[in-house]
Amino acid sequence: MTIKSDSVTIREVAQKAGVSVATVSRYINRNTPISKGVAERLKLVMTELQYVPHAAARHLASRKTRVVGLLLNTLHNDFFVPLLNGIEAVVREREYNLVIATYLLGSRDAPPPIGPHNTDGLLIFSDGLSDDDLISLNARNFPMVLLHRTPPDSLKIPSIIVENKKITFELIEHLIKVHGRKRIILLRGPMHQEDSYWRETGYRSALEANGIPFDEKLVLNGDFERHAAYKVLNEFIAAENQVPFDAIFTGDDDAAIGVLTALREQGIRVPEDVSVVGFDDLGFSAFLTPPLTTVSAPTEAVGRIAAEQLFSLFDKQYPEDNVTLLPTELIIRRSCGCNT
Amino acid sequence: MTIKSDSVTIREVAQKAGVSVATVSRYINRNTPISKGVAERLKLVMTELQYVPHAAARHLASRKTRVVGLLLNTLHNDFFVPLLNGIEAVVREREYNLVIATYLLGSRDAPPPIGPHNTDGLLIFSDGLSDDDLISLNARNFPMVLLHRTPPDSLKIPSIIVENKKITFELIEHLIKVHGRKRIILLRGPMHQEDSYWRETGYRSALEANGIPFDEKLVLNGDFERHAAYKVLNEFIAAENQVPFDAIFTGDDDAAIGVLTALREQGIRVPEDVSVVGFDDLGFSAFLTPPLTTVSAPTEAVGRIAAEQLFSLFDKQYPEDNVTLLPTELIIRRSCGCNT
DNA sequence: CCGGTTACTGTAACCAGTTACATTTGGTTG
DNA sequence: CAACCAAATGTAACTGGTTACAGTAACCGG
Repeated sequence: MTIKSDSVTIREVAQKAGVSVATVSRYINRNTPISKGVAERLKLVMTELQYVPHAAARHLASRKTRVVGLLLNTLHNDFFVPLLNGIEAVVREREYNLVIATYLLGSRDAPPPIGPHNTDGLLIFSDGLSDDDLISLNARNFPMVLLHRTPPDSLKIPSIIVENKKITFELIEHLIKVHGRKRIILLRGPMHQEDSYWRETGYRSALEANGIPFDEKLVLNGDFERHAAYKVLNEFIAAENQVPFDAIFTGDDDAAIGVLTALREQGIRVPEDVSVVGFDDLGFSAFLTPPLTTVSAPTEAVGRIAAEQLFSLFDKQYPEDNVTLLPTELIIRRSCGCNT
Repeated sequence: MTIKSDSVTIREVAQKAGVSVATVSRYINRNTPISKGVAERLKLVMTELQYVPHAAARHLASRKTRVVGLLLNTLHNDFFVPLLNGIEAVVREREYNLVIATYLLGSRDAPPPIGPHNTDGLLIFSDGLSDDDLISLNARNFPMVLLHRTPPDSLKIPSIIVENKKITFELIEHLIKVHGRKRIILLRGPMHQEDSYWRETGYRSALEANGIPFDEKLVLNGDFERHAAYKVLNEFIAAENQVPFDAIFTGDDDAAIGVLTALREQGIRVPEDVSVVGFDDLGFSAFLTPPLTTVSAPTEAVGRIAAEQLFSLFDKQYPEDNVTLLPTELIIRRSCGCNT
């Protein structure tokens, strides 16, 4: 067994091994040389007593929590599986713990559930923290890394993002040039989310480059989430007396599921009647009906690199580049109309 | 701003407000009446100083961490999204924090990353903890709830499971009776995993009930995971000179993705040549190519109920039923051969 | 007007570690 | 062999809260 009995303290270990608590502490933390004999004795005593250091006491005394926090808006999206995997692998390797919290802008009465008081650093995938929050945390040298978000001007917070605009441009242009689509719905992601913003920008510039006027009516809020996408598309279709679109950029692959559901229920064929394209290339996307044309994003790498950069900050090593931009790639499958 | 400045302690708050630290503590914890004037003054001072209690100090003194731990083997599975959602919703509502850790049986040198030393209770979705570990923790009255796993004999650890055997029986019998399948591959889940065990049991009894001999050669290790499933099925097909099966029960829906990939690459048609059925009914399963016949499992409810029961344990309220069995339901789609 | 509550507040011990500083020991050097 | 140094270890202050216990003031019924 490896699980401590509640009451075993460092003092009991010290007494039983015939050394001082300081020596035990040093042995645990391996930060000062310990004579070999003592080390062996301690090892024995500790397993015998099933001693496990009390985390809170260590945190209090050392001023380090050995915990990294991941702040999210929501985790209603399969997108988070690869992200979490990337983060968790690094955190575990460092023998840290990972706390996950969701936090929404607007619940300003309560302080964020994670922060300097209970973590050593934060991975922030959330627009829940305002720029002011970031500035304040940054001013106190609190280590943070932003995911899918760039820091406010002048702040040197490392940031991991993926290429959105250019690839979305290509994606939309593919719909226009290859499939002759002209009435392309955009399912926008969450407000103030940067991926959402740049994808919209890419969408607009592709329309413009191809002489298609931008139509506000074709922009819906899909929220990067299957249920929201399903709902908003259904409502849109119900409000029109015919189907005034020939393609849908769903914003992300999770929303694509909602879109495909809605279209199927309406008897609208994909890709014959309507082309559908997504973003992220989640694990299932190649196997949707029809296989989804999308953009592959290195989500696991985003998680991994973000966590690694956070640990670099713990060691006071700052990354040379403030913003890490990871490449994305067009994945053509059938839902756009190709490969039929 | 809601984020504390590093150095602000309860003593500073107390001094500035002209009261003792005990009063401040009582105000924070709202466990003793405080006169109205003092309370208002404290509120003001605390926001002014941006005071946030130091978590470790509270934990140390109060012997409570306000953290629940979730122990997993891995999170390489979209299955964890609804599970996490269920758990996180409850944990947040209680204003606790959620720590996620992966832990594998076999890495016995190190103590588990989460346990009594840094959490108030554990949600265990893992065969990483041995029965001995459970017994030891239970002996110390450490609150735990098991997910998809029943407690060792005689232990009263609450446990949330889903119905596997009966529904798998129905699923396999559907393949046999409706689609005339006889050579049905079973992709087993992880060893010692209970879902895996009961699904196999249901599989075997369905074969037996229909007079089909059990063939060990048709049982592969898919590990409830798309990559493992992909690999093992490819190897199996490569090793045979023809395709000696007419159906595959993939074990779970995540593995089904790997299976569909492998079959497609081999040019084997689903469901014409081979029926494929899964388990869990994940969000994407209705939209695979072809739509996946599967079993819907209330995964989010599992997470929610488990978390709720854990909190009941904190209040020393034991659930009447040791084991909560949640119902599952057959979801017939196209991958088995129906609805074509 | 007095004893007994009730409501609120203060003092100080305590939680279980870490670490600055002091001390001991053994080895090395001139 | 004295002087010095490095390695290993001990002492005790310190981290920032909680809470048992004690104390005070206001109120209440008789």
